[in-house]
Amino acid sequence: MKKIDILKKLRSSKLRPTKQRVEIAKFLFEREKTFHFTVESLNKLLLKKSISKIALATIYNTVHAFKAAGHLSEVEVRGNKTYFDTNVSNHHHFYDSENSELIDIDANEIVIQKIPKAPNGKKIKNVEVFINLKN
Amino acid sequence: MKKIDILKKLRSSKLRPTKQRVEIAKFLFEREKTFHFTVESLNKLLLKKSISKIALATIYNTVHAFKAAGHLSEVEVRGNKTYFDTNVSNHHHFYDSENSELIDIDANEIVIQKIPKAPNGKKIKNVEVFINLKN
DNA sequence: TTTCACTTTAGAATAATTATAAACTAGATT
DNA sequence: AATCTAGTTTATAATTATTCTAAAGTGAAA
Ligand SMILES: [Mn+2]
Ligand SMILES: [Mn+2]
Ligand SMILES: [Zn+2]
Ligand SMILES: [Zn+2]
Repeated sequence: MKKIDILKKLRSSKLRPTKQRVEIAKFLFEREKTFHFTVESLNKLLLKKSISKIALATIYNTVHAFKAAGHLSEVEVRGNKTYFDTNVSNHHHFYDSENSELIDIDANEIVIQKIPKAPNGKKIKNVEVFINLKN
Repeated sequence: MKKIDILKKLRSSKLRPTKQRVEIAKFLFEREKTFHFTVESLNKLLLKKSISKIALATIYNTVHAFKAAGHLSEVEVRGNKTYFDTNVSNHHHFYDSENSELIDIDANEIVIQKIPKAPNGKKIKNVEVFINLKN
């Protein structure tokens, strides 16, 4: 992913490309594979990688703006912290509770044969499958 | 469910049947249908229903003991609060984000045809399906 | 009854997140 | 280029959910 794409992500998230936001965006989006993280883990990784330390509030704000713009998704994981995901396509997860690790499962790797119909006036928005792992 | 069963649940959770715990247990387990709740919602409902007010710490402790004993399960729901479930069998959920409501789906109402194999040395513990609803 | 380990409880402590408001800055305007 | 201003960053406070603490209370065994 090129710098121009980082700027696009920022602009489409209604964020001016400041030093901090570009650093966060590059860290999140300039990678091959999906990245699952919490604000805490992201903060720690940014501290190691970055020259300047970025305030937690800035990380929260930026991550939430990316989420609102659809550049990040939120994943439900057991525990009290909020997990984010750079993979915003419809997909599923393995969850390894030993080390609280999420692993992507491509949507076409799971086929559901039978599914109940939505209650009363409701419709199905999407289906998420979690495969919990053990050793 | 009879009173004797309530006492069994308490004893098997290594809890003495005190006034508070019996009240909580009866409220949770003497019902026909699954009950999904947070500690906060349970507390509010107990305040309405009960004569005496039970300390939050007691509710937390009791709910956690029931969970540890396998009489309650925890459900992952978007948001920061922890959701509990009186249905401890293997089952799935509709999630209606409009009103943060969970609806049970019996395990045999969902059939998965294709599923990826677990990574490296891991095994599949269980599979949870969430069907998110919209209007 | 007396005893004592177990309980309850109010309040303090912790952890994640959000709000605040003062200092700072990107980028538009002159 | 200097000025202006809306948007931004930051430290810190506030909030929320949960857990801890330690003092006062209680069930039931002896
Ligand atoms: Mn969670
Ligand atoms: Mn949750
Ligand atoms: Zn993912
Ligand atoms: Zn359920």
